[in-house]
Amino acid sequence: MNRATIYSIAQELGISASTVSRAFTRPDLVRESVREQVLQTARRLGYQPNRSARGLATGRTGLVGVLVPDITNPFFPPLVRAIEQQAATHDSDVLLVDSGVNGTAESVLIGRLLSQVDGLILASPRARSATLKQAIAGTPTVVVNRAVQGLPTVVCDNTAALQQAGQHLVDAGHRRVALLCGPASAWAANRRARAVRTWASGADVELVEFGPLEAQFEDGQRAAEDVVASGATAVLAFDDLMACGVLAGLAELGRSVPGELSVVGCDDVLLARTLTPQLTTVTAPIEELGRRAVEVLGKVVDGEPVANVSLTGTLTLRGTTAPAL
Amino acid sequence: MNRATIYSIAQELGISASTVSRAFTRPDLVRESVREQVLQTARRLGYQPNRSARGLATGRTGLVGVLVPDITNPFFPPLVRAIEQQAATHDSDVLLVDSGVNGTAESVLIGRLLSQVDGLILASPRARSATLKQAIAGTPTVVVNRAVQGLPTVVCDNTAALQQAGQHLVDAGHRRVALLCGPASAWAANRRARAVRTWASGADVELVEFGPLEAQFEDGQRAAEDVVASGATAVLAFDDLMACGVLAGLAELGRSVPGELSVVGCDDVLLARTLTPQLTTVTAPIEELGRRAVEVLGKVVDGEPVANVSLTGTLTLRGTTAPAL
DNA sequence: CCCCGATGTGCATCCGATTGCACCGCGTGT
DNA sequence: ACACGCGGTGCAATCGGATGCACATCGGGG
Repeated sequence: MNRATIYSIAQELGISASTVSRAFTRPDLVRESVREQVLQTARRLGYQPNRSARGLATGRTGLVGVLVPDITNPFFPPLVRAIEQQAATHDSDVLLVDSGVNGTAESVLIGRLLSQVDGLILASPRARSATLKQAIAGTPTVVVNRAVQGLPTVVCDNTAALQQAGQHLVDAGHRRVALLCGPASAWAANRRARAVRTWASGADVELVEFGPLEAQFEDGQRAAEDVVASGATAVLAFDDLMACGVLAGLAELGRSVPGELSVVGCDDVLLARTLTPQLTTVTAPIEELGRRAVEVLGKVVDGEPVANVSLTGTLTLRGTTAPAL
Repeated sequence: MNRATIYSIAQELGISASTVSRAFTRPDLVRESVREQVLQTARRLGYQPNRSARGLATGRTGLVGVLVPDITNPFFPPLVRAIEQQAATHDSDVLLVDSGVNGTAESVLIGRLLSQVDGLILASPRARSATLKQAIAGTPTVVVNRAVQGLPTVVCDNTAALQQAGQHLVDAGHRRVALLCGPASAWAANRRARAVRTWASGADVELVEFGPLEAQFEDGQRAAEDVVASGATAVLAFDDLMACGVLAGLAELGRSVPGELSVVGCDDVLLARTLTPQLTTVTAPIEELGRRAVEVLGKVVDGEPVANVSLTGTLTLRGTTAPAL
C-alpha cells in the first residue's frame, strides 16, 4: 500500500509540496480555494501525514511515553485512559510501557522511550530520584503519584482522608489498628504510612504495622493471618488491592467483615465497588490526575513555567467498616 | 539537550556516518575494532538513535498499535502487558488506544494509528468487519478475540469449557439457568451465547436469556433482579466483570451464592480471584493470546504466511457454584 | 609481480514533511 | 507611473539514519 504523500497531492494539483504542507500546518498562509482543493484531494487519496517525516523535521513525535509499574493493578488503567484521552486533545498518542514492580528496569525502559517521545509521564516510579533524573536526561517529564525534587509532580494527597479514616475507626470503638504498609520504594506508601502514624500518635489508639508488602492481592491475603494474630480489630491497607487481599484472607480464616474486623483501602479503584460488601476507602480523583499530568507536561514541553499539582483524596464510607465488638 | 547523532559520533572518531550507522544495524560489515570504538563512544555520549529518522529511512516505526475497547475492563491489562513484553523482543513499543465500548470511534482511531505503526492489534473490536477492513487500509493487522474474515485472528475458544460449565451446573441439580449475554456487537458474546444454547438444547435444562448487556459491573448488578425473578438457580455470565456484578446484585437482594444461586463467569481475570468466594469461571490464557498476537503480527509484517490461532479456555471450578437446593 | 576476490569505508542519495527566504503579481498611495 | 506592501507560492535546505555503489586495502594464488 504505497501511501499518498504531500508530493503526490501536489503533483495531482499541479502545485508545490510546500503549499500542500502549509495547507495542513499553516492554513492561514494558503489561499482558501487552494486549501479546499488540497484537503479534498487529500481525503480522496486517503492521505495521512507521515509521522516519522514530520517528527524528523519538527523534532516532535506527537508521542507521550507513559511508564507504569504494573498495568494490571486496577489503579493504572483509568489513569492511562485519562492520559490518553487528554493527550488526544493535543494530537498526541500514548506509548505505554510496563516496568514491572521491580524498579530496576525503569531506567532502561525510560531510555528506550526517550528517543521517541516528546515527553514522559512516570506513574508511581520506584527508582531513586537521582537515577530517574539521570535517566530522563532532560526530557520533559511529569511524575504522577510521587514527588521527585526538581521534577514537576502531580500527586494526590490522602493525608487528611486517611486521618479521617483512622478517626472514623476510633469513633467506632477500634483501639488496635493494623497498618499494612506498601512497597518500601513507593513514595505513596511512605507518605500514607506517615500520615497514619502521625494521626495515631495523637489518638487513643495502638497502631500495629506490617510490611512493607507489594501492592498485590496475594500479599494482602497472606497478611491477614498476622493481622488476626495481632489482635487488631481494624485494618488500614496501603491500597484497595491489598485491602481486597486482606478481605479474602480474613474470609479464609473465618473472620467476618465488618462484623469482627473493619477494613479500609485506598484509591477507590473499580475493585472497591465490586466487592461485597463494598470497600470503605479513600477515593482518589484518578482521571483528574491523568488529565492534569498531561496538562502540566504540555507546559513543560512548551517551556512554560509549571507548578506542582496536588489533588486531595476523600474518605468514602462503605460496607467494610463498622463498630468494634 | 542536543542529542548525539551518528554524525557527532563519526566526527569524534574521524570516520564517516555510514560506518557508525552500520556499526549498529549491520555489525558484520564493520571491522571489529572500529565497531568497538563506535559502541563505546555512543555509550559515552548517550547516543540514542532517532526513531523518526530511522523510521523515515526504513519505513518501519518500531511501533505496534493496540486498540482496546476498554482498558479498565480487567481482561485487557494483562493482554496489553503481554503484547508489550513480546513486542519488546522485536524492538517494538506499544501505542495504546482505548476506543471506548462504543465501536463507532474505532475507525477514526485506527486511522490515527495507521500512519505511525508497523502493525495493528485490534483487541475485541466492535465495528463491522467491512468497516474494519476498510479502516486498516492494508496495514498489517491481527485481530484478537474475534474472527474477521480475511484478517489473521487470535482467539480463545471457550465453547467446550462453557459447555462443561453448563454440564457442571446440571450435574449439580440446576434445571433453570440464566444466560447473561454480552454486547451484541462483541463477537465473543455471540460465540459464547451460541455455545451455551447449543449445549442447552441437548441437555435437561431450561435456558433463560437476558441481555445483551455491556461488559460492565453495573450491567451485571442490575441484571440480578431479573435473574431472581426468572427463578433461575444458576447464572452463566458473559464475562467475569458481569458475573461479579451479578454477585453484588444478588447480595443486595439477600440471595446467597453459592447457597441459593450458582454463578459462572468467563475469562478468569484478576477480579475472579479477589472475590469471596472465588468465582467459578472459564480460564482464558490471556497472556498467551497477547504473545501469539504479536508473533502472528510479526509474520504478517514480514510477509510470511500465517495461520489463525485458536487457543482454548478451561473450566476452573471455584467457590460460586454448588448443588441446587 | 600482477590480478583477483574479499572485506571495509566513504560518498551521495533518499525517505517525507517543515520552513526560511526569495519572488511574483496585484492593488494602493503619492 | 513608480515604489511599496502584502498575501501567496515555490525553491531548496534541513532533520538523522539507511543503503546502493564505487573505491581502497590487503592477502593469496598463479
